[in-house]
Amino acid sequence: MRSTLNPAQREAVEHGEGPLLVVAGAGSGKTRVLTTRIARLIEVHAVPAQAILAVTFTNKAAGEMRDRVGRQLGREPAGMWIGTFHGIGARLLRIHGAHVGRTAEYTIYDEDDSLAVVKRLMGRCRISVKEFAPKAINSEISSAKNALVDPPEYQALARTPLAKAAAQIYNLLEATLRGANAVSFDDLLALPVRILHEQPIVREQLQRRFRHVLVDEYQDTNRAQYEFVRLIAAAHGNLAVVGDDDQAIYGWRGADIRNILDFERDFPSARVVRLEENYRSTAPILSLANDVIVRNAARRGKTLRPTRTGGEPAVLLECADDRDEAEAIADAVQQWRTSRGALRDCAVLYRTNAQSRAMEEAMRRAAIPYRLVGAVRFYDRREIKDLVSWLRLIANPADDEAFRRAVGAPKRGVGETTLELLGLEAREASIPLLEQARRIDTIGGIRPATRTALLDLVATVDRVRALAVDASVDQLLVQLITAIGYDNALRNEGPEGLDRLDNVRELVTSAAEVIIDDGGEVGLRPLDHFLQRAMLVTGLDQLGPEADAVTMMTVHTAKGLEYPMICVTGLEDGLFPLARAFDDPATLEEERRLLYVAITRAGERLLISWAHQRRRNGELLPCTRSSFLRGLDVAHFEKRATLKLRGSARLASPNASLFSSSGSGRFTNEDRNFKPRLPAWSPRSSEQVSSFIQDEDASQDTPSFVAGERVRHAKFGSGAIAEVSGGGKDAKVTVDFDDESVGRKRLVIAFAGLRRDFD
DNA sequence: GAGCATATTATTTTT
DNA sequence: TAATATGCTC
Repeated sequence: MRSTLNPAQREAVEHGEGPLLVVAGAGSGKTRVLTTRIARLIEVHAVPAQAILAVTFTNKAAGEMRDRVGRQLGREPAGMWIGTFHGIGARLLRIHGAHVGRTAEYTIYDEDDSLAVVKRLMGRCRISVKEFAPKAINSEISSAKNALVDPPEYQALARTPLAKAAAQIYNLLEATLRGANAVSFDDLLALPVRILHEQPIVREQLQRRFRHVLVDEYQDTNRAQYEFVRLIAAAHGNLAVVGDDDQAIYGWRGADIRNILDFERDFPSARVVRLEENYRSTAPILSLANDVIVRNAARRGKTLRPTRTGGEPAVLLECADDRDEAEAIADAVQQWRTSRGALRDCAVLYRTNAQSRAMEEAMRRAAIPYRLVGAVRFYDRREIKDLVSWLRLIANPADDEAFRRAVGAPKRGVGETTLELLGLEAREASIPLLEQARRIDTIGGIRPATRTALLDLVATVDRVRALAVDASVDQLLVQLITAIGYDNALRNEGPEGLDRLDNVRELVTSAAEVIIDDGGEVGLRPLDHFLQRAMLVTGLDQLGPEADAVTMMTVHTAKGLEYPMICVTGLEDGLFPLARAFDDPATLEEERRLLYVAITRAGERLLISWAHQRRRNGELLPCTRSSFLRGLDVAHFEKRATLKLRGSARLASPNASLFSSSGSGRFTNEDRNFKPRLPAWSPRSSEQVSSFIQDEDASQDTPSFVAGERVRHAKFGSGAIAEVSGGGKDAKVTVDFDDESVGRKRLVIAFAGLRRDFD
């Protein structure tokens, strides 16, 4: 890492008070600018750490930033608030939730919970789920919240039948959430903004406290996030935002690219600094990226300048079908491994998660360890959701969605009919389901066994809740699991149940490692901290650098990351860009930015692939090359075709390396003198498949930490690995931390967020 | 009330 | 294709 800043970086770092916009191109060192700026504020300008509020897009980015600031400072920036908008919103709600009818013990409804409520409310309003998809209604409401439109206003604006239906549900949903002392995901942004708007005392208090606000990925902020930042920074104007309009890829989630395009209009005294020097990618890769993005109209306009010299051209790979594509990429990765080294330096990116399957199979066949990011979160597994629901109910007895799930985990003879009855009575009495269950005897027509089961549940919640005041979450979990017999229920499910039991063990272990966050403004129970984290972690946050494995993820997930070798797959019209983007130029530009993001992740080697046929929705569809690849300067890439597409080895020798610069197998004049025959898709012979089958555990998340290695933990600091145990998702390490007050700790790799310590 | 078989229908991206 | 929804049986 360079030790000095370039002039533009220095300008951004040394800018004193007042609004600052850093337009930071991909790979231009923006994280460095942010962390150095924070460290400098603290060190040079004597700004107390607790006066700093820094917002990032992911928890992972937040953790890294805190780490780096700490390293530059030589100490923890104690009291500094750093996190995602959602995380920070959640924290503010713990403190100030009373203004919107929530207590400090409120729980967070995930997407499934919200959807379930919407469905139930639709039933109650006699709105047909056939006519309006609950998902559509839910997403209407979600958009409204992100745009800070409240139910009355939404109702007034509703024109379409869908919007009118949604308006009705929106209104009821708010009451339901409040009654459950719960908030939806979007509320984590919308409610804090409402409080800031309506409560001058709170607003002024926060303005006084956070004298410097810094925002990363500003181009992806939506209305609520914009307003949040604006309200806090309004008093002093010490707002530093960093972003890149060319990397705005969250329009579908309500992000408004105008936030960054109009920054100077919103903050007329703003200083604007542009970082256009790229330290990540070689010149050919950067040129290709520029070729792509220059075709967009809605942009500030900038051209990244390479600082790296040399570099090989990118490869544009033409494949027969998705399977062929996956195998070719596995080959390319293999080749990288033999010629250059680490698998952890490679990433495969795709537009949609559905594409991961073919890639996984190919990697498995080629015995290449891989790591899939984002597809299935740990907390989304059935057994984990079951137990988390119990914990939610224990934390917040009004959490009706948690009650509904807990009541069937494990099965205890309480079904739809009973719940229906219970729900009806509870609504009548305006009490939570759990309270209604406590008074089950006031309801007739329920079987004795069901009564007992419900009262049993209530007793368990009461008992564990009493412990929750000061017990650690793992203790609570152990108590709970025994009380409800969850372990035995899983054991009775057979082999799959035993796997699930392993996950439960992992949950318990990870619960033992909950660290109470700093700040200390609210005396929260460990349980509340644990649940908040559980609801807000993403797949990306669980990604550690542990394994020497190829990383596979969507382009969205890859935002902010970099890899020496990147494969971007599925460059076909209808997939990348997605079909629906063709209707709307703005959406199409967003898709193009997405490709730009993908390309600019690459440091040294870039492979872009497309296939003539692809299985989608169970159907084999013919595909054509993405229009995004049209008009690119041929000097910046080379065209290749897979063996399968070439059929016989007529055009190139079979052993021609994908990346050899000898030019064999290179096509300069595509499509004209090259007419691929479309080979019928043929499955591999079964013997070929079976010979590649490998241990499943070895395929994902294989820890490559070894004893003796130095690692870094966000809270415990640096240490040395004493022992590695377990495999796959259960892999654990024992670490001797340098800090003697911390000492030896056993950590689950998937949760610990360990980083290799390079210092 | 729960489990199983069949039918249906959807796929964009994520805090 | 695969996940989910519905309907049917015990």
